[in-house]
Amino acid sequence: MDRSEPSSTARTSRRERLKQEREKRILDAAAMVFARNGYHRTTIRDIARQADVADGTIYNYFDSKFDLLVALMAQLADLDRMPADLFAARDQDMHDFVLTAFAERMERIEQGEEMLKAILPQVFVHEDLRERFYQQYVLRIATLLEPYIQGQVESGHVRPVDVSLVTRLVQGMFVGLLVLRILGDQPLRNQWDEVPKLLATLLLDGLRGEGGA
Amino acid sequence: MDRSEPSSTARTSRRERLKQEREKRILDAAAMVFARNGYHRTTIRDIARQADVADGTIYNYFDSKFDLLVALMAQLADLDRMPADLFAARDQDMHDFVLTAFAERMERIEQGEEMLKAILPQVFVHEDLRERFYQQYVLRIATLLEPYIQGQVESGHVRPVDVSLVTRLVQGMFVGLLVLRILGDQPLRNQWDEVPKLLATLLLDGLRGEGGA
Amino acid sequence: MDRSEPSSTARTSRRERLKQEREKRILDAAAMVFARNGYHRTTIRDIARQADVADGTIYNYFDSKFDLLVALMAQLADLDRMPADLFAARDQDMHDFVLTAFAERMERIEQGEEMLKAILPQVFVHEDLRERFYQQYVLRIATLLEPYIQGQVESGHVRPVDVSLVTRLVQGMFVGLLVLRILGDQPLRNQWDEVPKLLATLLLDGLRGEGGA
Amino acid sequence: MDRSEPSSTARTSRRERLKQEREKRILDAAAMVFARNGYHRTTIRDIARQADVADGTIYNYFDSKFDLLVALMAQLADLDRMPADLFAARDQDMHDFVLTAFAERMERIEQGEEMLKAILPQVFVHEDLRERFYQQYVLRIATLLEPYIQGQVESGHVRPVDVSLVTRLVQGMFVGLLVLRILGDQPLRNQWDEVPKLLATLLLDGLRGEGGA
DNA sequence: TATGAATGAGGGTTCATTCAT
DNA sequence: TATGAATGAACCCTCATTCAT
Repeated sequence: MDRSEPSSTARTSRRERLKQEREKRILDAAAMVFARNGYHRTTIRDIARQADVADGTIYNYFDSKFDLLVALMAQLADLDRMPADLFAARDQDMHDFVLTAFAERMERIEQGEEMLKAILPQVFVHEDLRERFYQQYVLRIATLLEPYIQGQVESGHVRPVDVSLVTRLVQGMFVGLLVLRILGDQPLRNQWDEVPKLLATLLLDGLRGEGGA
Repeated sequence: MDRSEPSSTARTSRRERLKQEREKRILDAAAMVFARNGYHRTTIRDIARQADVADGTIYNYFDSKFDLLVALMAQLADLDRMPADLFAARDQDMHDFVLTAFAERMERIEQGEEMLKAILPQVFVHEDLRERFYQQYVLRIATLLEPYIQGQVESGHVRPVDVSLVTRLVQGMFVGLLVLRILGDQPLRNQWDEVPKLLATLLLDGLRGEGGA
Repeated sequence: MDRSEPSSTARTSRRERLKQEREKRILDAAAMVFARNGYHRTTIRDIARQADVADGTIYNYFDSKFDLLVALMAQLADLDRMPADLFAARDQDMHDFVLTAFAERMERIEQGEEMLKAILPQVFVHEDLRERFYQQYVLRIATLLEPYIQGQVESGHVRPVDVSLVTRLVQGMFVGLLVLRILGDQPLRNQWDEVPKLLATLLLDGLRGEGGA
Repeated sequence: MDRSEPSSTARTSRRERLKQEREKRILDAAAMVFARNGYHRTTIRDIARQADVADGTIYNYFDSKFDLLVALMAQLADLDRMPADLFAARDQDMHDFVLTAFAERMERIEQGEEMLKAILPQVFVHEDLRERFYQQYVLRIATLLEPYIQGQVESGHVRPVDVSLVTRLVQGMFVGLLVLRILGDQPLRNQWDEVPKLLATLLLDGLRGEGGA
């Protein structure tokens, strides 16, 4: 489609594209080296080398080293947008929906692992990042999940639990699994794909056998 | 022979005590400022001022700034030792035991929050710390929990689940709750004490009402 | 292809030249302040100020303060390369050759005095430097001198002395004169140019008058 | 002999002796570690450990770290006092006297090697030490040697050379041999005892065989 | 007098950022 | 716009010296 555009526009857009590509290259490089060595042990030069640009060039795209983190977080937010079809599935059977939602979540975590590893340590330390992360990673799904569970409670499919707290626990679970992954827990990593099913079972039906205690 | 030299012994022990107090003061100061500002944004001078000692004094007690982190982690490990009476409670009713264990766990997290906040960001970044943290914070309880659940499975009180994975999930849950706490989640913080009960319920009986499926 | 881009080449080479000049300026500054105040009493800031650059700039050219010493030693080695025409003179009359060689040596010492003063104290202290200095300053001339004297012994122009030891003594003499110079011996400094002749006389003919004892 | 002294005096003198012993122990320790690691790389603690005293104790005997160097130099001066019997030998045959004097000199160097190694690097760097060393190590013998050679010139046993300069050269030779020794020259070290004879021969009779030119 | 912990000034080095080319 | 050298503030750590015990 670009082919049909006038040359001047094309040239501009090519430049534009080059710029965006370069920006992405820098950001990817930052994610990689941050994830590998941590934010503080990473120098601008490390990133520049990895992105194959000069040190100074990075400052044509990002205001500061910290700004790279913020940009990574934004990129993560993009990746992390809850897909529309999940909304649509809300009316399915509860178990199916929960399973789908969990599986989707686990996959996101897996995909974003590197970025998360790059960002997370700084999240604990930096007020601004912490707030963003909390809003985006914790609250976003909470606001989806909470009304859903609330509805299930009201319709009697679920015990009359403290919905807000349950939501926190589910959130916490995913955060915890992410952390365990980053910490290198091998068993978890190996069985990552089986987690959603087990999780759904536990959440909905508990550990005790159907016959119950 | 020391008995005949009470003064010398006394003097020695007073010095010894002074030294230990000072070491503790430094460590506490480190925990506080690390937790407040993060490891890298904390200078040795910050710690020294907080502990009300000279910069150099810190190096009479710790080899390096990093060594302070390691010492904090060791202190956390001490705090975190699983109490003997918990072992004793294993033969109780499952729900009671789980509840007790979870409550104990939550309390530990609460107590150690500052230290954890000081340590955690570096845990992600530093190989050595990561390993220690994983061994001590993740595996330690797993090795307690896993055989317990295994036993319950074998005795038929619990579904035939993947015990190792369930253990991971429980672990992950606590780690996640810790992280949420550190991230400043207010609802969770407010209802912290109610978490164990809810958690036990969910884990054992699931969300679905007893009428269930 | 470069031929068509004179400006680029020129620009590159100008930069290159600037860099080399700056490196030399730093090295000269280091030699000066090391010589004046000694290695340890000299700070990087002293050198930077003397070279009129920022502290950090020095580290764009040298890895460490110690590396400056090593570079100085290398520069000394360059200065100290035995000139080819001296080799050519080996077939002259022995007295003439020795005189020429000594004179050349004395001049080198004079030229390199500042660098030697900067380096020497550390040579005694630092294994690596000691080895380099020994190889370059002691052995280099020994390997030139020794076969020469050996030849003279064999041809009967010289007594059957222990050639290796004589070489050492001659070496030691130059080192000693250097040290005396550095120590500030004024009489020696004043008559520096007359040393080669006297030295040649002593070495070849001894103190005793021609009639001998 | 102390045995016959009254107890009070004896006690005092015992204390005195203890003090002197301790001072000597400290000084020896300083010489050893300075020689091994250099002045700057040696810490007061190193010396204290080697002397088996506490850090602070050293300051009861010496004003400063630098003062230890000065004391070492004084000790060297003691060792280095030209023995009276050498004076007596001045009327011997010239060759015998020179040989004796040289041998005595070489032995002094050998004995004082460690102290010299400890002191020398700082001599180049520190004005005060340099002056002391020059006076004591260079001029002292010069003032002995110079009139002697002068006398030999006047009595016709020696060519009409520049006596002052010859003296310097002889001085320089010993300094140079010391430096070569410290630099670790093995051949020289192995044949150290043969140096005086060779040196005397060279100085008096030159390299050329008796048949001469 | 001996001890050894406390002190804090000092210095080598790093690295985010700037800017001339 | 890209480059990469220059900058200099910042910081960890050392260690000579002091001093309370």
